[in-house]
Amino acid sequence: MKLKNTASIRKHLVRWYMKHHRALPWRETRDPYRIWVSEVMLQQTQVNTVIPYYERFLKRFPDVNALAEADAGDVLKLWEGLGYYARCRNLHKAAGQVVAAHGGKIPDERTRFKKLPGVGDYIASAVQSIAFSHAHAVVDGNVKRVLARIFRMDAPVNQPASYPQFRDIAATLLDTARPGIFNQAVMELGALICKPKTPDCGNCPVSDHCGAYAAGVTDEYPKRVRRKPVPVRHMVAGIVHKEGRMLITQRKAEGLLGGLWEFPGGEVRKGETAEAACIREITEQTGLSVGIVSPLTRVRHAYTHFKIEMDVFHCRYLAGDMRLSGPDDFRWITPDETDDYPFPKANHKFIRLLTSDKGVSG
DNA sequence: AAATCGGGGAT
DNA sequence: ATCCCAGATTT
Repeated sequence: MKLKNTASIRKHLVRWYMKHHRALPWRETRDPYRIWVSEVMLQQTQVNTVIPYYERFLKRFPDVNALAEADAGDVLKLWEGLGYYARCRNLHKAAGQVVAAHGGKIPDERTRFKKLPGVGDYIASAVQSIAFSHAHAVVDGNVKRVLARIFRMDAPVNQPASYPQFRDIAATLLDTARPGIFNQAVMELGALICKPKTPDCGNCPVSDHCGAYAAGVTDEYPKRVRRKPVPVRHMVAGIVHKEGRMLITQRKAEGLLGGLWEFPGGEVRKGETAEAACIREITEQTGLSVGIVSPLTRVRHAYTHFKIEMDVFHCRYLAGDMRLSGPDDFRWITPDETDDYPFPKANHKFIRLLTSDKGVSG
């Protein structure tokens, strides 16, 4: 790999970072545990979204031992709303492994650290470079965009086949004398200057070395392949009332929204009414006989690969004993107890309507 | 290689 | 609406 002006690019990036970087909570420490938690939370999640979660999480679980000893449900409740809940499950599991297999000390060697669940190429390099000053280059969305513009790379940033190219160029460009600062500098440039749309090239410390800028084609980089439109699914959920309480079920630990609690329901089949689907799904999953009382609302929500339109009904328990099929667990709760369980955002969109005076008795 | 996995911010 | 985000894991 032969790149031009690498020394000058490094120097200008680091100098710019020293002067212009944002003060962020995880930049006030070299504690590998805190760096690690921040990187997990920041995965596919913007800085401003993470900050309050990060502060709460570190206050509650200040070190890896505290996290390892914590109840998985308590950890998930702190993660509620942040999304990608497998990150939470993996981080908790990994903390247990650090305590059990590494004496509570986070491995300061990339290969061993990367064996932990949820630690991939990016997080391994980020933690090892920022916390331990080990010379590993990170490749995230910011890095790919910055490199694509500087070097006019035509490899689509959202194709796995492009990854080795970005990885190798990032490794070549890395400032091995201060890898943590350099990695953060490239990412910070991507976040503040080399933005996806309308990059602020007038304030860019490396515009003199940018191939896309020189050619006046920054808006053509990075290259990207379009992904297909997402389908819309028609879903239902039921608030099953019984003796002043409501039924919630816990989703299976794996898969979409794993481990979260929800008001039971499912997908409406072709040719089926929402009401019939609501009764059918609840009966299938719980064995209970229920009836529709009244419609509550319709909520819309977008996931990465599909959207949902969900009809929500007040239902009444009619008969039967609980025989769970699908969910991992269930509870009969009062309206104020919804605060004690982590729910998906789609549920929160109607939970706020469940004040104690709007329910039905029976 | 493609699909899965959330939710919010920016445009 | 669409893209994007300090990606990892499974299929």
